[in-house]
Parts: sequence; structure tokens; C-alpha cells
Amino acid sequence: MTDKALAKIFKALGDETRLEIVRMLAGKERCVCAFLSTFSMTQPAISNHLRVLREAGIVQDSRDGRWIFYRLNPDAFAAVATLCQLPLSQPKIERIDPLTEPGACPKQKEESA
Amino acid sequence: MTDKALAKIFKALGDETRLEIVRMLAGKERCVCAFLSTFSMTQPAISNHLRVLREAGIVQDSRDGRWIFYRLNPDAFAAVATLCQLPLSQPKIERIDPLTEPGACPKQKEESA
DNA sequence: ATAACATATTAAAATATATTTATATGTTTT
DNA sequence: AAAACATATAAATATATTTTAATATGTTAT
Repeated sequence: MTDKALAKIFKALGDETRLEIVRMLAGKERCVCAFLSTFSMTQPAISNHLRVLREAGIVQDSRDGRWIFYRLNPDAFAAVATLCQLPLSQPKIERIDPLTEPGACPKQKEESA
Repeated sequence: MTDKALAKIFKALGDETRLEIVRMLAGKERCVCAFLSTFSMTQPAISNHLRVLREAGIVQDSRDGRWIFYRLNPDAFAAVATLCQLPLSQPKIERIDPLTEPGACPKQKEESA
């Protein structure tokens, strides 16, 4: 998963409405009208939020008659969980000295040369 | 953690530059100049990205002389990891019938009454 | 076929976010 | 105390996102 795709997932989840849609989809598959009756928002607004989630790969949809059902894609959450482990699995924090890091603090570096 | 705070975390992580800043901070504490030399971006732009991360609770900072060091706050990632488990721990997906859900598909519901 | 339904798409307006330029703040060195 | 350094803040502009209103698409019922 590229950082671009991962950022897209985070951006999609960075909205309270979409976060609640995700919660509503935990273990459940729902049609669009379920969200329409939950949020005080126009139908195109809901449709747009679902599009953002879909294009980020967070939800998948399938039509059944006139309804379109949405469900979560666990792969997207697995990718996010992986990034979360990055900071959680680091036991101790090492302070990087600005003066010794390559390219860091350019003005200082030039003077110390 | 409120959904509002969680959405703020996701929104903050939903940007490629900030995502890379987070990766650079895995197990490390770095001063702002480290990011200045990494990204081709003005100093205030970096400073703004750090502010977004700070206000979301993703990073913490402390001044040491003229430098300000940034490090990750594991609590924020723990909160995100918790939400990730929501879909990952659901074994099977149940389809919710639009007709039987309370308030769902209003027009249909009125007719079926 | 026509009408009604469920949802998506488009275009426009409203709102939020990011970037830049200029300036301010706090710290260290001289 | 003055100059230089590292970073933050403010104001202005540029860009992206969200919302709404109008319309289109695909499906089912009549």
C-alpha cells in the first residue's frame, strides 16, 4: 500500500459523518437509505460521503434491485492497523541530534564545517 | 475518546507530508529542522503541518534551547488501532433489511403501513 | 410504456485547508 | 545589548472539500 493510498484512507475517515457510517457498518451491510434516515443531510450529501469512502477502498457496494448495499472492506483497516503499530511497537525514543543528521539545520551545518 | 477527536486524528493523518513526518518520528525525536531539510516546503508550511499534528494529539513537542523537538504520542495511535479492530473482529456480515429497520426507507415504510 | 423508487452525477455556492510572504517570539552567541 | 538562529504566528492567496439544488440512471411496479 502506497503512502498516497494510505493518506486517502485517513482523509476519508477524517470526517465525523463518515466515521459514524463506518461504525454503522461494523459487521453489517446496509443500504443507502439507512444513512439517509440517520443523518439530517440531503441524499446527494450522503451519496458523496459514500463515494469518498468507496474511492478510498474503505467500503464496497453491490446493488440488489433498487437498493445498493454498502459494507466495510477489512483490508483498508488492516493497512491502517499496520501503521498504528509503527509508533506503538517502539520501546524507547531516541533523540536525533540536529547537528549530526545529514542535511539538517543547514545554516548551523555550514558554520560548523 | 470522542468521535470528534478521533476524526481530528484521522484528518491530521490524511496528508502525505504529515504521514511521512509520522514515519520519521517512529522511535525518534526530531527537531523541526529535520523536516525542513526533508521536504521541499517553506518553514511556515512545515510549522503548520506540525501544528495540525500537535492539535490532534498525534505529536508532542518540547523545547531544548533554540530547537523544538517533536515526538509521537502513542495514545493517539492506540485510539486509532481500537477503531480498526471494529471491522477486523467482525466474523460475518449481516445484511440489514431496509424495510424492517426503524426509520429506514421512509417512502417505502409509509406505503407498507 | 409509464410512474414511482433508490441512488448517482453534475454544477454552483459555501466552507475549510494549505501555502506563501512577512513578521513576531524566544534562545543563544558575540 | 546586538546579531544570528530556530521556530511560531498572522494575513493573504490558492486550492480542495462539502453542501445544496437540479437532473440523470437503473430498477421495480403498474
